[in-house]
Amino acid sequence: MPELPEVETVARGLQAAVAGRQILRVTLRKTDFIDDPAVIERELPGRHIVRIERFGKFMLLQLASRAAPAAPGDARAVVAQAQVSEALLVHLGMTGHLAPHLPEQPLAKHTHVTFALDDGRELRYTDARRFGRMAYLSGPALAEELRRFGADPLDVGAGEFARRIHTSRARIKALLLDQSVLRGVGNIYADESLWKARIHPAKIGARLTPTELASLRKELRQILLKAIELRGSSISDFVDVGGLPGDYQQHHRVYGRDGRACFRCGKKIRRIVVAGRSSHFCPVCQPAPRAAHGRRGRPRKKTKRNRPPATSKR
DNA sequence: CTCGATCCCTGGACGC
DNA sequence: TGCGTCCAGGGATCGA
Repeated sequence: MPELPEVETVARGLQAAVAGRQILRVTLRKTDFIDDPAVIERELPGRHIVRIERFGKFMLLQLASRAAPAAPGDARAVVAQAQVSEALLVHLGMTGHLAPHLPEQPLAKHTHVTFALDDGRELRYTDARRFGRMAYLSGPALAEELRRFGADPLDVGAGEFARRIHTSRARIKALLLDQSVLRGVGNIYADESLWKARIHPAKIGARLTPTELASLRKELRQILLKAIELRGSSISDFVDVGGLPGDYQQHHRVYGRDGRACFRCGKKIRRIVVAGRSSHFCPVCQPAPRAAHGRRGRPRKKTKRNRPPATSKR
């Protein structure tokens, strides 16, 4: 499932493969994941793709204004005068793929969008589950959309990270997954970084100690960088632009390992539901927070010891 | 403000 | 082999 490292991998691949190309035609099939299909059909043809970069779990295909047509194929000229206030946002959801193909290659199943490029190739979007999203945005609407998202976990400073986490009563797992707090973290890297930093996923953000905050920021960043280096995790069907799977799944320490031995202490990894998501953790290395839900401001006296938070119901 | 529940969607795993 | 059922999960939304 594409999270920050996987999206970064795809964005880099696309940058190398299709930056500077012009979109000649757009073909839409299923469109229920597109904000406004008519806008895509109207605005994209004729546009040059200036640059592709990641923004959280989105890819931004920055487009040159139509008013600035460069010599065909001359990416430099396009880039030079680009205003980059127009972009195609692509979210891969769970199963999205965006990659160039030769036109004679048969259409993969669930191919919903095809962009015909000026070099004869086709940039195709496939997405079996259609949990992804595609939108063309420009000007203030683009800026407003991007403002909804929090800090990039690779860039965020210690102070801002601490402020975003420490001022919240929500559980740390929920905060890590909240794209308005940090952009780009998903279930895998949330669990992996919490394990590395020895923090229980149900711990309240405001209760993290300064040491824990510092550790979490550092470990999250290092895990994401390592995962980018290995081109992401391929646990279901993730592959990069060239069809190559990532390797980071071999480095997972807790994700998908419930019942198996903790790499640090040997205890069995557990899986609980936090913030509606399965959360994998070591009950020894990541001790449960004490009586997390303070009932009506009464002093909690007889906290047993390790009261695991309600595990889930159904 | 934060929570859980629900929906979206399909493929894969599993049980019989 | 072939069903039926459950589950995964990012994000939006709604009511508690």
